[in-house]
Amino acid sequence: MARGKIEIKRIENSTNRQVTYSKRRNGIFKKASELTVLCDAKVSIIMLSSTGKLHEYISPSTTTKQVFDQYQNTLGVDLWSYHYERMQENLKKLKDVNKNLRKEIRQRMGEHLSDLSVEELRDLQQEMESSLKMVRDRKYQVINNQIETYKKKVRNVEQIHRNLLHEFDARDRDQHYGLVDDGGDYESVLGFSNGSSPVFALSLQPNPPNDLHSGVGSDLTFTLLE
Amino acid sequence: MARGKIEIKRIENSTNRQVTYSKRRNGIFKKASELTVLCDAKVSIIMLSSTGKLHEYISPSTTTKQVFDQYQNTLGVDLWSYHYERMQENLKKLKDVNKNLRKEIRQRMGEHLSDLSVEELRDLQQEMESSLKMVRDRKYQVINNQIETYKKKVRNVEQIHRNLLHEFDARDRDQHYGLVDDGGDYESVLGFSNGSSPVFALSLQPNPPNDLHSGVGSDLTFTLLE
DNA sequence: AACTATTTATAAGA
DNA sequence: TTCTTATAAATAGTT
Repeated sequence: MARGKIEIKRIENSTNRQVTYSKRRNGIFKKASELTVLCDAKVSIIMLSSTGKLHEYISPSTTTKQVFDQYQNTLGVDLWSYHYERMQENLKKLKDVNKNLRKEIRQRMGEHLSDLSVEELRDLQQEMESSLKMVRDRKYQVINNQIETYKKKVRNVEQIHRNLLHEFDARDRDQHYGLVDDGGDYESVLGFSNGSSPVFALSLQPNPPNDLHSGVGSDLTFTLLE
Repeated sequence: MARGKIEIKRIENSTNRQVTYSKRRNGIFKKASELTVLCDAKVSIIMLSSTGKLHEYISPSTTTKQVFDQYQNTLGVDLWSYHYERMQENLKKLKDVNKNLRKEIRQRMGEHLSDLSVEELRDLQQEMESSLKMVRDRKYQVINNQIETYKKKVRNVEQIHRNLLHEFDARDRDQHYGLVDDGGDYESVLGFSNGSSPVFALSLQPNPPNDLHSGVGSDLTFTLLE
């Protein structure tokens, strides 16, 4: 448009293209700002250059989001309906799954049985009996594991106790020769962190110390005390 | 920019403003299309006039949505984050709920029991026993209902049978006086839609007709035949 | 980035 | 709205 007319087609020289892009971009933005003022309009321009750069013009009285919301309202389109619909579908599927899970669990909790036939009830009952057996078996397995662990600990303590009695007898005999100790060694042999427990109270206590008993329920206690 | 310079400020005359808007809008759109071709760029222009009308330019090689997605990616903003985030939250909640439901249901099916303590196993077992009892009770209730219904039907058929025998005897006596019937009345009295069943085969059949037996499982059959 | 010859856009009028 | 046209503004090619 100066120093010679140009054809409107892609400028092959990259540098020229860049320069022209920059000049004309400014020209358009200037025109847009003039239009904004002269005509009390709102203009949003987004430009993406061939080099991937982004330039934007937006009228001072508004924001890009506002213009875009207006655009969507006016044209009655929702440009994010793709995202939106996919998420909606996802939600619906999850809700269905949720509903079915709730139904199944309710039936397994003995509710909502009224629409089940005798065959379905019989199948459900059999499944639940087999599941119940698994739970019961697992419970006994856990209990047995804990009993075994406990027995080992008891045997261990009994062994320590015998050793102590043995040592005590030995010291008792030594005492006749004038040897006396402050008792600190007893605790270290037992390995108790609670140094205040009298060593020989162990065999007299009706209940084992707490740390040996943790994780075992009251129904187990009776078994353990036999 | 012709016939006199103008000041860049709002055009107070409404008609002039409209005309100028129209002219300059076309000018800008033309410039935009030239830029698109010359510089291989992508341009999106949205204009909102003071009268609320919307005009749009978009480079032929793209769409408004594409430009806008690019805009959001480049600037790192998400202008629909409001919708989006609310849906994301919703999805997450549902997924969590589903996860918990699945876990619970698996435990009730005798799986994934390894991280339950003895107390939890005991509670689960008790719950399942009570639920199982409800299922069992419900099953027997349904069975009993069906037995009652069946017994009523049987009593009904027996009554009809007795009536027929009675009537038959009466007719048998009548026959000595020359009265004969084609037997069609028997079927209508019984109310069977299947007219091919011989009326007197009823009391001899080991199994009841199918329509009286539907919905009752094989474990019920034995009870019914007692 | 600045210059400027020339093209293009457009304000005002019809 | 569109056409016309004098003139302002934009800008292609050059420095």
